[in-house]
Amino acid sequence: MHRDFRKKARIVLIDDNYEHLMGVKELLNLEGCYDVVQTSTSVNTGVNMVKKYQPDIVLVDMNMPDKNGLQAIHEIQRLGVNTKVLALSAYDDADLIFRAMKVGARGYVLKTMASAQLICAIEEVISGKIYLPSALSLRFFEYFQKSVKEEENSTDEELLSSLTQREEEVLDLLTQGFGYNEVSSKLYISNTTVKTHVNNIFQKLQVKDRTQAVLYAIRHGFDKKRKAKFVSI
Amino acid sequence: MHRDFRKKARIVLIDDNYEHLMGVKELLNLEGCYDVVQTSTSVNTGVNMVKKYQPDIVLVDMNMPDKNGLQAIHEIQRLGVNTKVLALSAYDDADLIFRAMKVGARGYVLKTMASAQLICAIEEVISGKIYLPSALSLRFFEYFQKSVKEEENSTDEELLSSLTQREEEVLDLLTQGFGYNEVSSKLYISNTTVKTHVNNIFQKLQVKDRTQAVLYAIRHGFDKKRKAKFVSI
DNA sequence: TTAAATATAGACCGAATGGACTAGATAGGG
DNA sequence: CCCTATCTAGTCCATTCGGTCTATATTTAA
Repeated sequence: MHRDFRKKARIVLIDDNYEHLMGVKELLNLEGCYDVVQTSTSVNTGVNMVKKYQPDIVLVDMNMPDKNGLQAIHEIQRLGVNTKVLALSAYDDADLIFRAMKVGARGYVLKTMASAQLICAIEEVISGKIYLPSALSLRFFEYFQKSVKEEENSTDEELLSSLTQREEEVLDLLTQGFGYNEVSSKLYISNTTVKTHVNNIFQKLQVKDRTQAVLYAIRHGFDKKRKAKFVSI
Repeated sequence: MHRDFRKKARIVLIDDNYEHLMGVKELLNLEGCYDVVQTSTSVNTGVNMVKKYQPDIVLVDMNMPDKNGLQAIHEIQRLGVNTKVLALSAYDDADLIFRAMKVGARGYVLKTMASAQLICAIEEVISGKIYLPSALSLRFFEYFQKSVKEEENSTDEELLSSLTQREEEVLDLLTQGFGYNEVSSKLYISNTTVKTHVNNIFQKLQVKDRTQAVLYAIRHGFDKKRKAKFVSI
C-alpha cells in the first residue's frame, strides 16, 4: 500500500496566505521526495492548476476569505481527476471538518500541528487512506452522531404517533404528491372519507392545509420508512 | 489522555456466538487489565446489563440475527450512560460501518483482525478516541462522500435552475408552508401575480399542484440553502 | 436598438380544498 | 353489555387553487 518512492509525489498547494504557502513549499522541498509543481493563493487559479497538472495530491487551505476552501475542494472533485485532497485549517471546527470530508477531502490537518504530522498525512492520503488526527476524528464523529440525535428529537413522535393507521396511510399518499381523488381511489374509499381523514390529520398535526401536513410529515421523518437508504439507522 | 491503569477497565460483551464470546472474554482476562463484568448472547439482556453495570466499554457484535447489533447500540446510547460502544463485525460492509458509527459506536473492528488490534481499539475507545482501522475508515468516508454525490445527482439542476429568481423566492415560501395569499403579502405583490409565478413553476418542474412542487423542491435539495446546517457543503 | 425574458396584474371559470357538521357500521376494552 | 375509537360517508358552503388567457413595464441580451 506504499507509493513508489522512486517517483516524487506531485503536489499543488492552494493557500491565500503567501507566507504559509511558501513555508509549506519549502518544507516539502526539503523533504526531497515531493515535487511542488504549482502553488496558488486563489481558489480559481488553484483549481485550474489541478485540472491542468493533475497532481497526486492538492493541499487546500480552509481559511480563505472569498470562495472558501470548501468550494475549492468541491470543484476539484467535480473535475473528475484522480487528485487526492488534503484540507489544511487553522481551526478544528467540527462543522468545517465535517463539510470538508463530505465534499471529498481525504484528510484534514491543522496548521498548528507538527510538520512531521503533515508529511505523515500527505503520505497516508497519497497512498489512498484517510487521514484524520484522532482529535479531529473525535470531533467529526461527535458531530456526525449529534446530527442523528437532532433528527430524532425533531421527530415529535407525540403528534405523528397519534395518527390512526388509516390516517397514516392517507398522509403517506399525500406525501407522495397525490390529491384527494387519487388517494380515495387508491384506498378504495370515497372522496369525502379522505377529506374526513385529512381534516383529522390537520387537527392532530396542528396544520392548516395539505402542503403543511406533507411538510410536517417529511420534516419529522415520517417518510423515512419508505426511503430507508442510509438515512435511518 | 490515558486511562488510569491502576483500575481495571470494566467491560460487557454482547455476541450471540457463544464460542467467540468466550474467546474474547478469555483474551481480555489474559491481558490482565480488564474486568469482563458480564457477557450476553442476546441483545435485550445485554442492553439491560449495560444499564445495570454501566461499564467503561461494551463490545457489540454486529452480526446477530434477530434484533441486530445496530439496534443494540442505539438502545445503549439512549440509556444515557457513559459507556462507550465498540462494534465488532465479521464483515467490512460500508453500510454497516456507516450506520454503526451513526448510531453511536466509537469504533469498529473486524473479527478477523489480530487480537492486538482489538486491545488497541478498546484502549483508544476507552480513552475517548475514535477507533477505525484505516481500511474501514476508507470505506466509511467513501460511503459518506458517495451519499453526497447521490444527493447532487438527484438534484436535477436542469429544472430547478431554470427557475427565475422570483420564482425561486415564491417556491421557497411555498416550501415553508405558506399559501398564495401569505406569499403575496410577504413579497408585496398581488395575489394573481403569485398565481402566475406558481403556474410557471408548475410548468417548469412538470408538477400539477402546490404540494407536488414543494415535494419536488425538497427532494431535490432546493431548501438546503436555508437549512445550511450540515447538510449542504 | 430590437427582441427576448422577466415581473407584474387582471378576468374568468371550473375544480379542488377546507370547515363544520351529522351519522351509520364495526371492532375492542372494561 | 356499553362506551369509545375508528372508519366510513354524507351535506353545505366558502375559500383556495389551477388553467388559460391578455397585457404592460422593465430589464437583459443579442
